[in-house]
Amino acid sequence: MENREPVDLPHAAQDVTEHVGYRLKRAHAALRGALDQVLREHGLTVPQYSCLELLALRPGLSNAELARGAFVTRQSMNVVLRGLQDDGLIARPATADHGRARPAHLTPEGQRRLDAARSAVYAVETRMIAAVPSARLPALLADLERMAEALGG
Amino acid sequence: MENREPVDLPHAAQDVTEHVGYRLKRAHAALRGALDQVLREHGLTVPQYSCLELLALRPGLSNAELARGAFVTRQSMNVVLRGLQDDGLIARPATADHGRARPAHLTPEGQRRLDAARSAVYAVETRMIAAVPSARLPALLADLERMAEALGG
DNA sequence: TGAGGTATGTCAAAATGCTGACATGGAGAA
DNA sequence: TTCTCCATGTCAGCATTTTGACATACCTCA
Repeated sequence: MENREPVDLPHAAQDVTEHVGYRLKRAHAALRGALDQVLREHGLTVPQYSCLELLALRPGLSNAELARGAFVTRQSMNVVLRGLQDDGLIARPATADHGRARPAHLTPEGQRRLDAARSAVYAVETRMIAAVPSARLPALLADLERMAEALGG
Repeated sequence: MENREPVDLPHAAQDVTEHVGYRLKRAHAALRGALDQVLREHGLTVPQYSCLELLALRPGLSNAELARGAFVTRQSMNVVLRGLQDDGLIARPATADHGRARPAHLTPEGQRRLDAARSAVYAVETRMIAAVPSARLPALLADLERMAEALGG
């Protein structure tokens, strides 16, 4: 009952392991595992690191904005933020001056921890990048972006 | 304190959102969300579907083998298997004839559910693939594979 | 025969994430 | 102004997943 149209499945996958989805899942799992491992030495989890990195890029982000940036729910990010705040890595005003959103900022200690962890994370990224021909990297980045967009990510 | 070596970071990322890791995470999150949505209509979760697909490809896989194939722990896959078994979608012998591993198989009902869900999943995959130039697809698959391997996935 | 190593299945506990729900604050239309 | 709509922060409950641990079964080697 399959309509074999070369337009739909031009890659002619033999089985599931050759599907883009499976490969994507596999690569993501490998990355997640590698990051978990190196970040543990810095006392950070992947969501925590993501949060710090986002705040370094754009200080003052709210909980909801951070959640969208890290691809988790507001509730999950809220837990992460509480943890980071308890550890003194980020700071949020006790009261919001405009809406309900309270802008978060890295503390000096948070910046130090991020800097330390960053080198470890970048080493993983470098290891990953080294596996693909450097000429293809820009296309790879573009394709990942397009796929995410096509699925409403 | 950064050593700028073009060999290490040849893509000259401006910020985190241009890193391969971030894009990978984003694409994976988008895929996961899309799959969650379409699979819910078939009464399946993503891990459950993954498990069924693996069993269709290679019947008789054990719990531990399925766990490795789906990139989760044995414990997690065990929960998934129990659920599928309770729903009558898979069957496992009550006792192992060789080691401790009990080979799992799809039931006719499991095969039907898989067939039904597959079309929905493939539609998502097609939507994702359509976003990337078809000439680049083989390279994309290869690069994802290489990256996963490089990180010990 | 027995010891050591490896792989598996399973239990218990904790961490993590999500869904549902509700109250608050702000912007815009009636 | 008042009403409506939307985004945000937060609480509670539930589901999922992981970590840690242990017992069992097989294999290999002495």
